[in-house]
Amino acid sequence: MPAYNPKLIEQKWQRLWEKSGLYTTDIANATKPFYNLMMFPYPSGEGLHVGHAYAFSGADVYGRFQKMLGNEVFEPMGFDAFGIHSENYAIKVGKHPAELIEHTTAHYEEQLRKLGNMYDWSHKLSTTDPNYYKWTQWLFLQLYKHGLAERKEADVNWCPSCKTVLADEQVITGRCERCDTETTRKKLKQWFLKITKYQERLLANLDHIDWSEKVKAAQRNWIGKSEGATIHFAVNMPGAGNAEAQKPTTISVFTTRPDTLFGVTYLVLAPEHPLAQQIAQSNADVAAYITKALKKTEQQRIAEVGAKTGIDTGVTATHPATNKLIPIWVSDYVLSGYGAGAIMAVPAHDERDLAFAQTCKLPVVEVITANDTLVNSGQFDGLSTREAQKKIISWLEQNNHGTATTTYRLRDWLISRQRYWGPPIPMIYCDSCGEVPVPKHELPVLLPRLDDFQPKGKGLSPLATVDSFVHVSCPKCGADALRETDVSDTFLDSAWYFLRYPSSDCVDKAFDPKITKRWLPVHMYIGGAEHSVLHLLYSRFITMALKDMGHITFDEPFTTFRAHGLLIKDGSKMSKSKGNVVNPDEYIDTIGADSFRIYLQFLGPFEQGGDFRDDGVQGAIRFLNRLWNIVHKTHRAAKMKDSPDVQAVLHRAIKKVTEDIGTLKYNTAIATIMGFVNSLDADKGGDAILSIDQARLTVQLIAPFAPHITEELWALLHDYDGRSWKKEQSIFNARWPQYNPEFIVETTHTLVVQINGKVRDTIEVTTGLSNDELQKRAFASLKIQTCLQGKLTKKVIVVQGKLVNIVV
RNA sequence: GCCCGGAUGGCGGAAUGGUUUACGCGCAACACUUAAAAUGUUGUGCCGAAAGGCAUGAGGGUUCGACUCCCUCUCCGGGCACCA
Repeated sequence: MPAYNPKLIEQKWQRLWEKSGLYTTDIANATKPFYNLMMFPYPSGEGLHVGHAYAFSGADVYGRFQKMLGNEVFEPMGFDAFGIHSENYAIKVGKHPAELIEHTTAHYEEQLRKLGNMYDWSHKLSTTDPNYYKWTQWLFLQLYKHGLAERKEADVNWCPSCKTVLADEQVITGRCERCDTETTRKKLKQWFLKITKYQERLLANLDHIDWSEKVKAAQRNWIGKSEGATIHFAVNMPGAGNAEAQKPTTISVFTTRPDTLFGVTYLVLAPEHPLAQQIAQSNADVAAYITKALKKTEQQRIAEVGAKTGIDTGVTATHPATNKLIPIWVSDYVLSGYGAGAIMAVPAHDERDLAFAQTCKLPVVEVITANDTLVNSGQFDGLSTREAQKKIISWLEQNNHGTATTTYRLRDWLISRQRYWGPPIPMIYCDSCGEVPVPKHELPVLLPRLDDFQPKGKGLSPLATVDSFVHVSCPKCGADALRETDVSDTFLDSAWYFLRYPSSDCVDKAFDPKITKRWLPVHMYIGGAEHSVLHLLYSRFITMALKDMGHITFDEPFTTFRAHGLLIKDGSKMSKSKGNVVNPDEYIDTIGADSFRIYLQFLGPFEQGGDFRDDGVQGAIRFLNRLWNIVHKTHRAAKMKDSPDVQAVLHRAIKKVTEDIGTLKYNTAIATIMGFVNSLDADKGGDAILSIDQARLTVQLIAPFAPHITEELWALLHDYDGRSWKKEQSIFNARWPQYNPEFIVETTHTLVVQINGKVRDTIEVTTGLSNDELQKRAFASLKIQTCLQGKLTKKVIVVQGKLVNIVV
């Protein structure tokens, strides 16, 4: 028997698979298409790490399983190679990103190939390829044409280190997602994609898509729907004689608790609020406060939680229900970007309002709700909170004091980046024609090769320094015009890539309608939960927009999405900054991809992740060696008749493994096969060894996890010749094992006998005995009789096939 | 503060309300070996000499019976966060 040599076998089969085109999908004609997608990586200079290997091989297990079930599986791979991450790395190592990308993607591809995943490399794509980003630009223009892209001046997040603006989703508690630098606010004219137009649909669809629950929760959270009311308060502006001030003025506030209306003690305006600004013109103290507040960074504001500052404007408003005068304050604990930028403060029911009232020594109003019943609320006393909310809203509406209102936390997606490494936004500005889209036939707007590509700061992309790029003639009137010099966010590149893979050869369209109809939406998508509110939300938005524009017929891109877990090492998540990243290459080189894949997927449930420990890989190696030996022994013995003792265990394993792979419980699937293989080892008398057919079934069960060794053993069990091997002979083209229900019927089982719920004895009984018979057997047990001595039996519980519980 | 996960042997982890600890790692003994590695066999929750008792983060509850269901709490991981 040859010794198991993973390196040799893996090279052999990777070569034969490629030569035979086993994983090349018939995109145009597939009748049972299954699109198995995993999030494409951005190729960092450090190369693929163990986290990638874990996620990708886990996704590949699922793809191979689907293929073995008879589906035509399309499993593509590509590179998200545009973006700040790639550009920052290029700056760090002092190379041009274009050159670097060539090198890093080649390295990634090599590493990915060694893992043995069933990628169809003929559909590889890179977001940096002009043939790709031409269509990213086209997508932007489509959005523009349909009013979903808009250039507007706004207060935006600015990262001083990356020298670019960022989307809200890319700012994590006031810091840049990429470099952790504190972000600042900047007023700039930028391009936004109107994702907020889709907020209700993005939220509603979550109820019927099959996605990991935690990702759906994160998206709901991020969209942040709040139902409540807008309430108008009449303002009593001082300064008679001033024509401006004598106009009736109102402040509108948003609240989710209209039932606390009678607890309002004061109003607070955000420093940015127009009325605050207006008051500041005649009140120097207010002006000073606002100036100071607006200078604060996000971080400073967050640091001040609890120690709130503010200023009384001296102006009052009239309470719509009680007609009492209430003071108006300005404070930066009220955010301008949410709701109405002004609030009604109810210290009795809101911690923040209470903190502010205490700091600023405002009189606090008594309780409004006691035991879910309204008090001190005039005509609304005695109502429950829920009833009161409804009744107060209708009262407000009848008296023109307010309306029912729904607000969302979601903001529009800012996609302009003042950086180099991205697709130029295809717009031209002309003095007489205004914003002019680049005509489709002029796409792509090529990213010029710049030797000095470093960000310049000051809110302009490095492209602004290239005269030949900037100066163009207007496509409409021919006059001198200027190009947009910002590039688009890398998340726009990845918001539609799943549409491109099957159509990657398509030259005249972003995606071919026929192909798209056949292959999309994606059947299974696997990736990290860290993209919950970035990539995964953006992709859903773009898909909805494309549907509404008539380009596709579905509005959700991924039918099923599963978030894989994280690998933990030395107690924390693997990351570059923690210095606990493991390179998969050394493992694959020493123990082989198959052992490594088995080890990774055996660590824990795929959706939970696991603890990566070096010493654990031994188990996987031993297991595959055992399998190798048993199959070779079987092949030599060439037994054609199935061993009956093995049949029941084998078929139970088939049932369990099939269920477990389908639900991504890879760890228990592997454990089941290990248990089966161990049971064979135990009786090595020779007689009990598997038949050829049984060995084939065994090998098939492991194939999704360890593709190379199983392909080799499959060929051995069929006496295929490596030189004339054809893809039709592959184990992955063979039908997945079916269990025979007759074989797994149990003839005997263990009957557990309990007294007061505690196990006192176990008895082997034939299956199917009557309750009376089971009870009789239980009482016949010597152990039970001993335990029961002198005790009165009160009750006996019999559970068929399981136990007898005697209550005394 | 809010929202999602978790908490089970020395460790990673298994368990349709019914034998807690599958499978793996580690460890121990034995076999093979001149020896080691590798491999194989057996054992391995804790206390106890044994009979037996006690164990699934803590405390209650439902139940003949709870890791599993309900309530209260603690701790750990992740996400959101002055969002009114």
